[in-house]
Amino acid sequence: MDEVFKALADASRRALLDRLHARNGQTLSDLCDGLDMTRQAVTKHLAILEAANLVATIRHGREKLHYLNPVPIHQIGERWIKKFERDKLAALSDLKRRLESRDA
Amino acid sequence: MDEVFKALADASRRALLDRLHARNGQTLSDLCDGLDMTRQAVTKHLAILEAANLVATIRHGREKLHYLNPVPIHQIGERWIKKFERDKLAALSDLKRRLESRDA
DNA sequence: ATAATAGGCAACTAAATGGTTGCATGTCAA
DNA sequence: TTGACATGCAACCATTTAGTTGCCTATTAT
Repeated sequence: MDEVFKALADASRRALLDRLHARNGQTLSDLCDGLDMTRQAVTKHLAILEAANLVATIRHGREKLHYLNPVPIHQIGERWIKKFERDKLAALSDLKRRLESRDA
Repeated sequence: MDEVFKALADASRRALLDRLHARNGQTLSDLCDGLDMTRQAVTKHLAILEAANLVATIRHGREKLHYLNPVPIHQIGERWIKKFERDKLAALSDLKRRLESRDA
């Protein structure tokens, strides 16, 4: 879980996930295209995403195809976001009340 | 959004959010209690959480009370997680198919 | 066969990060 | 009013991170 959060913390990596979301199964060169980064930098980012299990790859000849794995993102939604969602309204009204009683 | 992701990337900060989720409105000293970190380290983490708008604070005499703001977490769920949720099943079966055709 | 293409590896750098220590300030209680 | 308590500020340090450059290897197409 920690690896996933860390992987998602970087905007370039989130952008890569977005690209894969738009078109799955891209090669490294595909993913580099138009980015203001060297191929090696992209490789590193993809390695981090792969280590976090957010991306799976298969070699196809000299090409490496990258596929999005949505499961870890889903898990973050399930185990983390929803927890804070549950009593969101309660927390918010509480927060509001406290902030307003600042001058009381 | 980037600040929120960065803030959530650290396990200590997520733990602080968990603590506030368990009991809202804690002081700095409260939050330090039992943690294996100096008070100053906790202060820094809280500052980052506050900058990301995940925590709101009010001074109450010499105490500083910390309140959880669930909105940014909710927004991540809305604008980010759900996007990948939508075609999760499609992506997964696609991924599975591709991985299996590895030897084809 | 050979040149071009796709990717991998390793060393290095600069900046960000997470943490520390030491001291200062503001507020409350005896 | 003075000591204790809650927090703030700043300098410093080690490690991690994001990125680079340079070179090497494997596969494909001519």
